[in-house]
Amino acid sequence: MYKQWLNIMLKSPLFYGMDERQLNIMLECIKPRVIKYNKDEFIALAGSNFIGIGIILSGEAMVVKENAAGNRVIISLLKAGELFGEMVAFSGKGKWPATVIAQEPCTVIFISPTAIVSQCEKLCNSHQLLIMNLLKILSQKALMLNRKMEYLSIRNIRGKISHYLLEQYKHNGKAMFTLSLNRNELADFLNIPRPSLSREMCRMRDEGLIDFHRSSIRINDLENLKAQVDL
Amino acid sequence: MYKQWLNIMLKSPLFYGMDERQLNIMLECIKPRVIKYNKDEFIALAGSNFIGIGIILSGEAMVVKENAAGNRVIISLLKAGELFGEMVAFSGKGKWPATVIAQEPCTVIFISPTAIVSQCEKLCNSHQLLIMNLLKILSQKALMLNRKMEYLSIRNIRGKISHYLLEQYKHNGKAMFTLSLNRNELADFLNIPRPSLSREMCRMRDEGLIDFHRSSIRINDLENLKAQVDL
DNA sequence: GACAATCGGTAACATATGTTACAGGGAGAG
DNA sequence: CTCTCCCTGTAACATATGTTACCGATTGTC
Repeated sequence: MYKQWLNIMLKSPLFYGMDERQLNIMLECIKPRVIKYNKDEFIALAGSNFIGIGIILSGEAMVVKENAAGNRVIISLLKAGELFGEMVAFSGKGKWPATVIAQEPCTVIFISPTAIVSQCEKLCNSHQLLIMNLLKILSQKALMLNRKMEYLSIRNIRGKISHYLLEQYKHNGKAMFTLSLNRNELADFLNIPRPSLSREMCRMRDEGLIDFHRSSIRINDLENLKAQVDL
Repeated sequence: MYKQWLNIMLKSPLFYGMDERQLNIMLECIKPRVIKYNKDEFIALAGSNFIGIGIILSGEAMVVKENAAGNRVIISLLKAGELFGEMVAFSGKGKWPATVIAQEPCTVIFISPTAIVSQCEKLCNSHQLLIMNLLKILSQKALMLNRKMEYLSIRNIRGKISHYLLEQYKHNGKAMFTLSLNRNELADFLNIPRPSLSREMCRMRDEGLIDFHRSSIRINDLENLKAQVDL
């Protein structure tokens, strides 16, 4: 039943570090459900009962959420091997927080949270690995959200730019480096309009803080640049 | 050794659902370290080696973080019973992401992450509960961050207010309800200055969207209010 | 009741930011 | 080369928001 999907599952971070044999034993132990969906079918419906952490085995699905205004907003796209529902699984809420819709025919495997934490009778030690992986996935998600928050909670544009450049500087270790995002992408990431980004960067150049041409950047006045970040 | 702290630990969400006896067995099993600190001592230093999830047993501590500019920013205050380091414990990073400083003499217990996931020999079933609790804590943290992000990524003040009111409305089910935050707190939560909040709320009242007096609110024009949220 | 402390509303002003439209310059295609 | 297209920078303008300061209302305390 699970055989044909083993390779895809092994690529999921949930089963990271396992080999085929271990995964097989594991699956025998927790007996997850595999369900097929047609295009445009609901894989999960926001507000309805949560049935387990999902992994897309084949096909592609879209995660959408209704905001307070009732508009559907696309949260992300899920491809084969990707995970959903991991945040809500252990939160104590029993409902899906968002809707997942099949973009094409999909196969999805659902793993019930209780199966993950309960001692399996055979005491497979992959079980322990599974829990470790899950903890790691959740931790990293939280840390990632934390980093995004840092940018969003800086109120002024100059602060955001400075924060970003300093982070890149730390990462590269040199005063001169190349941005991996173009202006459009950077503006999106910082959640500001592109012309505002350009304008502010030029002002910063005029003031001697930085120098740039296209995507190559040099930090001229490190100390002053740091002073621009002020939450 | 742990006896005098049992009551405080039982209040921690990490040990939620356990009784004194269970906790005791648990502690014998994972043997956490208890360390005392003087006022102003570092309990954890950002960048240094992570030693375990911490619980404040007595005293009060401050979590601070250096932002890109090198300024120290207060993240939160920790009181007795509260937890820190739970996000980084299983993330794969081995370093503290922030600094924790004792504000007064403190006692802290550190629980090593490996002790949590490893099968204890005595197979205590509180162990399973501990893991469940940890998963719950991390999930809720991620969901909370997610919710905050929703607010922060709305660009205009009116959108933030509308989003918040609609969320409260959903929660209460009635068009008229009471806010649990005062203006100052609400402004902080939405990351805007208080006078700007007041001003915008009054404009919304003038336009007939809402009515309010102090902390009691009535939604007059639900449809229009929804139209105000636009990400 | 008198007082202080806190909270919320208001106004006036400065300024940062959003918006729109356009122009120059590099890069790739033919 | 020459012609596009796309990425940037630039400008002008409207407007949302930040800032500061003050005032009245409410609440709690003595």
